Amino acid sequence: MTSKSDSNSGVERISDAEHAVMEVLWSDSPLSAADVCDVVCKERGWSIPTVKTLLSRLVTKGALDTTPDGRRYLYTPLIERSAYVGTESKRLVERLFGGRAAPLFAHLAESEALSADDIAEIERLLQEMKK
Amino acid sequence: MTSKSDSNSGVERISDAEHAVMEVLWSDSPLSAADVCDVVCKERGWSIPTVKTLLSRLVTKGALDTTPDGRRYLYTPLIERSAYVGTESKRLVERLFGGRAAPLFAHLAESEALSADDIAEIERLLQEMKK
DNA sequence: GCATTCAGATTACAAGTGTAATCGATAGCG
DNA sequence: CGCTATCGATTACACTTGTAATCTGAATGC
Repeated sequence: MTSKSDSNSGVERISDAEHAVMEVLWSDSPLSAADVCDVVCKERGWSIPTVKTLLSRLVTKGALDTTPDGRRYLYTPLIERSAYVGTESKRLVERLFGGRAAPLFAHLAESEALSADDIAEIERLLQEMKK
Repeated sequence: MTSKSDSNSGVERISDAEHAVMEVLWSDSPLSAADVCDVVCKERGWSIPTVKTLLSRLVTKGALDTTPDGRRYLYTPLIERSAYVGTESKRLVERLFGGRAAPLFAHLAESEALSADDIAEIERLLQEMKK
C-alpha cells in the first residue's frame, strides 16, 4: 500500500533516542547540535557527542537536512511530525489491534487511561466528524 | 509509579518478533515450539530454530512459562495480553502525545484511520461510560 | 543394542541502538 | 603566528534483535 498516508516514505525507522532529537527540532528549527543539546542533554543525561551521533544518523536516514552556518551545521527536519506520528500510531494499531482503532479506544477507556478531558474532547471531535 | 496499571512489571521489553510468538500463545496455550511454528513460520518466513530462539528469550524475559511434556516443553504466557497491550499503548501515547489520548484519537480521525464502524463503536463506548 | 531423529541448549553473526571517545581541521585569541 | 577551543567525522563498544546453524543428549524404530 503506497498511499498518501505513507507520507514519510524513504525514511528509515527512527529510533527512540533519535525521536527525542526530532522532537526538539520539530518544536524549533533550525538548530545547531549545541542548541539541541541544551534542550535534551540535561533531561536525558546525554553528552554532546551523543547528540551529534544521533543528528548524524538522522541525516543519514534522510530525516534531517543540514545548512552550513559558519563552520557548524544547522539542522532542520525533513519529515513532518504529523507524518511520523501517523505512521507510528498506525503501526501500533496494526500490531496490537488488527488495524482497528476502536479496540484501542476501548482499551484506553478500560484501563482508565482516558481523562475526563480526553473524553469530552473526543466527544467533541465525534460531533464534528458527523457534520 | 508502581500502580495497578503497571501490571506487567518485571518483564523486560518484548520485541516485535517475540510479540508475534506471544500472540500465538495468547490465542491458544499451552503449545509446543512445533505448534507455534505451525502457526507463524509460514506466515513470517521463519524456520523452527528461529521460533525456538524466540521462545527461549521470552522464557528468559519472564514472559513465558514452561511445562515439561515428555521430552519437550509446552509454553504458556506469564503475562496477559491486556497488560502488554496496555503498556504498549501507554508508551505510545506518552511518547507521541504527551500522555493525552485525545490527540491520538484526533490524529487517527484526521488521517482517516478510523472506519465508520470504529466511529460507531467508539460512540457506543462513550455512551456506556457516561452511565 | 544401535543408529537415527528430534528436543532443547549453545553458539553465531550481522544490523541497529545507546552512548560515547578520539581525530583532524580550522577559527579565533592572545 | 601559534595554541587552544570547537566543529563535524570517524571509530568504539556493548546490548538487543532478527534469523539461524550446530551441538548434545535422549527416545524410538528396527
